[in-house]
Amino acid sequence: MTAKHTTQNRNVTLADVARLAGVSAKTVSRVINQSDYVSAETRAQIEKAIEELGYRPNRVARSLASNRSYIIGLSLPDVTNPFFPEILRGVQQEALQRGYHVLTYNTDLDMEREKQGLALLEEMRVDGIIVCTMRLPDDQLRPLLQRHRAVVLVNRVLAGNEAGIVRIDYFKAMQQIVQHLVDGGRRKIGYLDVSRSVASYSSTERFGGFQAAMAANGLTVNPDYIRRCAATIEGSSEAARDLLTASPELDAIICYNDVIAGGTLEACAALGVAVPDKVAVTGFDNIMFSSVFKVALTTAHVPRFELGIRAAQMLFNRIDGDTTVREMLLDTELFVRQSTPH
Amino acid sequence: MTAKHTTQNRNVTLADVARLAGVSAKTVSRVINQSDYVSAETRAQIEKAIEELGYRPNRVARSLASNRSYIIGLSLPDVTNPFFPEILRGVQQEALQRGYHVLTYNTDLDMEREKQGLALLEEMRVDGIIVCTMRLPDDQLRPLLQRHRAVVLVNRVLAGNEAGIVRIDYFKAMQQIVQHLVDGGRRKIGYLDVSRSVASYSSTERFGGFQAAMAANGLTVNPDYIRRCAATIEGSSEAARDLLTASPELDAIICYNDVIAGGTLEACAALGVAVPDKVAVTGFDNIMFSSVFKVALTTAHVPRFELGIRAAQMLFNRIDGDTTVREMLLDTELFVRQSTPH
DNA sequence: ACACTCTATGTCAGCGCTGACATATCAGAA
DNA sequence: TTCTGATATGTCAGCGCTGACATAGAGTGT
Repeated sequence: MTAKHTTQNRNVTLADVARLAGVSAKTVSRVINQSDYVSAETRAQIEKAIEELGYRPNRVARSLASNRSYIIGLSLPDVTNPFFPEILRGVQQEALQRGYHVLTYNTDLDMEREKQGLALLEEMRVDGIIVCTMRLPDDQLRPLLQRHRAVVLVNRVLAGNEAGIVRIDYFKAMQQIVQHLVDGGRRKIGYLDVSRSVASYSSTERFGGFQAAMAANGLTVNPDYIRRCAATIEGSSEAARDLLTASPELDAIICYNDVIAGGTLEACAALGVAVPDKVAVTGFDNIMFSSVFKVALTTAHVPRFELGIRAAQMLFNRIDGDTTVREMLLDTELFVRQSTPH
Repeated sequence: MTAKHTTQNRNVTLADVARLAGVSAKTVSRVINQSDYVSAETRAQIEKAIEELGYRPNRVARSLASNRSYIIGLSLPDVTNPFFPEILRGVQQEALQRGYHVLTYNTDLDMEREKQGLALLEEMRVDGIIVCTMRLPDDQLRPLLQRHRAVVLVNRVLAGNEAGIVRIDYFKAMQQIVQHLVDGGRRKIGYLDVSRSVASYSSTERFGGFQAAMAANGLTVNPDYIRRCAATIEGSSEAARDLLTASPELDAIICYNDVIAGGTLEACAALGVAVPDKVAVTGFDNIMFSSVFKVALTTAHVPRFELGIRAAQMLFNRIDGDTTVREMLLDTELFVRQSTPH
């Protein structure tokens, strides 16, 4: 018969278990940590007592005493953006395999919240953090990171070796997109960028790749062909409408990401602009829905799940004191669908 | 000149601050907790010391000593599903306003992980949890919840008052959808459900509403018109293809959610089935992308952000010992777009 | 028989903080 | 003047656990 542990087992402690099992607290500790030698009988005894009392170790106390939490923090800018949840899944898979748990903090694209999040994670004394944070400038980010035991940055560069870095080669990916469009005969290429208060790695790299590839093909980047908008369907739809109305001669629009491309496709549909016959549209990221947009979207697939796994691996190395690997660069893959000529 | 706190301030403690400020540790504690009386001078003194040493309170110790963490846990089944991140945002907004932080645990639709998550949150002694958990059966869920100080369940019912409940009236929403289709002249209505190992609140309510509305309109639910699939674009696309091939006479397909509707629209496009002329398609949830699907989707808008806010409010009431409100029911709104006749 | 190692368990301080309680000063009320 | 209550600060145990260290029996090799 299992004991009935209804309400009042909140305060069952190691000592209670020890008392019931007739051993010292330390021995119980050994059992729950599976460290050190414990005889089979004693272990059984203790496990019985744990079960009977409905005991659950107190991580808070454990963490305080041992200075180890076996929890890593993950700071995400915007869970609402389908880009990030996949990263979380990768991180989590790797973490669970190593006996760690992942706690996620959502900063909602707010600089203050980013700071708060890093501070909270520090105050919680997590063993390490993975940060996907674009807003905070270097000089504000660095001191916050230094206070952590181990840090990995995702898609962001930072001089020095305080943090490991895992990033995607956005520059090359965007070059590929441009090349694909040029190969398809497009010349008047617009660019729908994300609005940015602070330049982020993603936006600068992607735009940089665009510029470089245009130049390499002898094409000029017409400032009139460039617009910025919020990374939402509504925002991008409006911006695309604007752009297409102002410059009806455009034969391609490159979008910063798939969400913006979604809005752009919607604008094209509303204006009766044929995609890709009149205007080609490209996205970036390859989110789950990009294949079921109005027109199936050509986009750069970003290996987000793997990104998460790599980031976690790097973090665990750093937690274990191995900081030899500073940086890791992952490649994208161009997914050609119906929104571009091929 | 601000002090340079580079590497070794990890171990700055209350006592260090107290020493530097020439006061007792308790007084410093009073300052950082903003509780009790502290004279303006002393406070200034202490704040200076805190700044100088780069002190940051240790939540772990705080939590252990006070038995309060000012952190609430949020258990989500699948952050990858655009349904959930919005809930998180609502919860977080409410929590931050009250000086709490939110830590998210993703269970990846896995029962074991759900248990692990609830256990972790318990071991961390969070002040309360909000659970969006469908897999765990009542008898397994209940004992896990009882161990928590305060619990709110989202879109799940559970007898008793151990947990507050915030849910959406899915039943009614689905009735509205059916009625809308029937009013539009559709009679041969299929249903693409999510596969379910265990019946969840969402799937039973939605399907129940479907059945009820069909009956109310004197229509029979043809078992051949019902399919189940994974809630992914690929899975639903395949299932829809199957369904449409097997039963070409269908004039409407109701989908469990927007993701499945996305796959269905894709299948229709691939098979050359006109939407909505030949077949009407409906979704559920109104995720961000449902308006830019192949055909703009008619769907039931679920107020997810508000759901998060309400759940958090209820949780804080319960944390404060007020469990009078047991349940809260929110309504949806039908968004009619191009995928149905109107 | 002796030294040594492996196994098994216990003792105790202390991680960094706060709660309960004590103490002290000072302004205004009685 | 004495009492009262608000203000301001300190003392100290202890939250639940683990790390460092101690202890002791049993097996092993010589």
